[in-house]
Amino acid sequence: MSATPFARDTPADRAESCCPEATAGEPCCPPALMSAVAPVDESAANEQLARYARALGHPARVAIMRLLLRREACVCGEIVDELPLAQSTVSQHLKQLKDAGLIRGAIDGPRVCYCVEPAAIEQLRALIAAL
Amino acid sequence: MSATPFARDTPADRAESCCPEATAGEPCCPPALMSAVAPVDESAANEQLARYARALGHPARVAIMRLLLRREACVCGEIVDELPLAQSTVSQHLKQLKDAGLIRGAIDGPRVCYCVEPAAIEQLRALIAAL
DNA sequence: TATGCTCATCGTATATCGACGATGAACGTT
DNA sequence: AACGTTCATCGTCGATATACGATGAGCATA
Repeated sequence: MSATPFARDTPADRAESCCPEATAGEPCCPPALMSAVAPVDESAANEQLARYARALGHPARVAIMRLLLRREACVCGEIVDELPLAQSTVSQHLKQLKDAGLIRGAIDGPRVCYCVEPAAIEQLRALIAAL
Repeated sequence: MSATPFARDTPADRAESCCPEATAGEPCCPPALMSAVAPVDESAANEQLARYARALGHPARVAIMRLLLRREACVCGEIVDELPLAQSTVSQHLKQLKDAGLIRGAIDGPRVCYCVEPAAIEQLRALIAAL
């Protein structure tokens, strides 16, 4: 019970304006505060790559990543509209992507905007390339 | 019962000499007979990428892929020796990699030599790059 | 304050994964 | 023919994934 139930997100990560359709040329999310540290030994690299790969191991999550990377969708509701899945299911997929560090969520009023974590994508590409 | 139980592999894919340590500069496996067709629409691409990613979604399978790509191991027994897992477990991981199309197995007498499917790796890199 | 919208979590059911030991098929050798 | 080696599959167990509806928290607005 230490974890507060029904908390929509950690109260720290908030954003006053996230992904307004008008500013569709600039990055939606702030510069990313140091994430996706490069693994040192091979075992750590294996686990990191496996973590990313596992997060991408479902077509719906790949589709979500595509939507976010193209910035065709950002708010959770938009993603739900694009996928033939229930809202709760999409929310769980988003949680898995977030847990893997591939995306980040920012609360914007009643909505939640999701953005890709550019450093994570970069690291994923590097891990695949270095295979 | 249509599927024959206890068949070690399809009797078609055999190799008279696979990965002898002497020829450690040439490719172990034949030219690969047309595999990893590029997906046409995005949905197919999502499923293909998810299939590859799911196969890489476990550290042991990433480690196996590394061993095979570096050609530090090829025969199943060698892979088992390199990993802290039981032989049956490694065999299942190999099966998953094979089902995903990332590797290929060639029977060499009592042993089985596994090799990466270069086209699949190429396609995986392309799918990740095109994300 | 009261209402509606948005989204995370709960609870549930089914399916798959991950691990192991045990078993047996295929092959080479004795 | 008999034996030993190598490896895939079976059977099992606990853990995790996937999907959904239901519920409620957080926020904006009426």
